[in-house]
Amino acid sequence: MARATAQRRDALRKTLIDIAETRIEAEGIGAIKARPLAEAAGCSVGAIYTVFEELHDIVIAVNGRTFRRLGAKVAADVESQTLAPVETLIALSHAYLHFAAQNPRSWRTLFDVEFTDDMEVPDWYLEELRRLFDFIAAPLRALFPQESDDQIQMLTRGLFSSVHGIVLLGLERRISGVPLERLEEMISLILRQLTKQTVS
Amino acid sequence: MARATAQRRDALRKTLIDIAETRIEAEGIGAIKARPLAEAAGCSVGAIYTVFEELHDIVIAVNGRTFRRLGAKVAADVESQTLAPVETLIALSHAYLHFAAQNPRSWRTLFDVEFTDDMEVPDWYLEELRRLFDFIAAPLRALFPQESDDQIQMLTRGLFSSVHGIVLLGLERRISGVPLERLEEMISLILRQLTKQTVS
DNA sequence: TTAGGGAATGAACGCCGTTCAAGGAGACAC
DNA sequence: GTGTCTCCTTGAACGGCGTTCATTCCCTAA
Repeated sequence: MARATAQRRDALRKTLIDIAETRIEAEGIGAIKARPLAEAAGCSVGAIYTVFEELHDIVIAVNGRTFRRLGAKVAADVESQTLAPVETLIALSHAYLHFAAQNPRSWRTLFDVEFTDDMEVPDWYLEELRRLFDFIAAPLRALFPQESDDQIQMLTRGLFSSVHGIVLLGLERRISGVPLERLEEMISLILRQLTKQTVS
Repeated sequence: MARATAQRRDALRKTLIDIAETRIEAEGIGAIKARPLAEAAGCSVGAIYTVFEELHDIVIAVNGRTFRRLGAKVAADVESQTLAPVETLIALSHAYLHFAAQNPRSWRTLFDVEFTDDMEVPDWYLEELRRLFDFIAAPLRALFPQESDDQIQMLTRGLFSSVHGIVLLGLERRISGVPLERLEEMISLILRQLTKQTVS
């Protein structure tokens, strides 16, 4: 019986995450409400709290899925071809841009959960982030073999943050309406400039 | 009488924005609640809705102030000294970083209001953004006199977005705890690299 | 003094996340 | 079959939210 209960709970958990995933992409994080979610899942409101501590944890679970999808997409786009280091970096960034553009609400939700001081960052987040960083660090090491690990790490994070910033402000149209192709160009321009070898 | 009423409304408006500004910096956007705000301002809940359409508009008004403070700070830091173009860009970015670090919650709130399709972006936002862009474009034009205006604009926006991304992810510690000095270094590193002249 | 009218009020409304007393379902003994 | 014990599920209820609007208040002018 204990077994049956656990299975039922797991099934409910999955159902709820499935529904939340669909709704987040369709309407954004604001669409995650206890009562509609319960109705869609065919359970009571209280049942939600038997498989999640807070409603918010469902969003975090969806974010886990989104982040993994992002990692897989980036990996697929880059590993499918062998490119020069700079082109690899550009391909990585374009993959990131396209994922964000194709899953705007899910992607936005990734950054809607604040990491406060008391709660520790989830493991899946750190792991997936490391995976993304590794994708970036490899071409950088090939480009700058003379630089220290520390410097490479700094460049990796700086580069990731830069591309993230371009995608973020670009897609939110905070910088006036820049079409997707222009964002691609912008990323390419910045990355080529960032990876130039000789000193001014 | 009509005059007296208008004055009272303006005073209330200012009081509410003052209180909201303090609370946003102290506790974040979540601290903006109708009832506590009314009590602090010494007015009724209903009175808020005589000077603002929605509660959210108070946050937008505070954002206007924050954005202007940011512009003033950046201008002050850069205009106080004459620097080489690259150093100007670095100084601009460091001013941006420091403003964000010193006013983390107000700065965060700046980006918590979504710009949806139907509502148009406020004028003060576009104007202040243009001001920031002009600060960046000038040194870029000095550095790359041969580039077209279009290219300079692209670089300007790309560069702004990049620095914004570094500040954002750095301060939110999404990228593990990077201290402020390391963020300064990261920005300098990225900007020097971004402004190198010769081609790889 | 009082009648009229625009402005301020705060109880009330509908919605939210979350809880927990109450009821239900299943296992076992007799 | 029936009673009992245990564990699980349920949804009404709670406190708090933004927002509204019937009511009250107050000032002006006759």
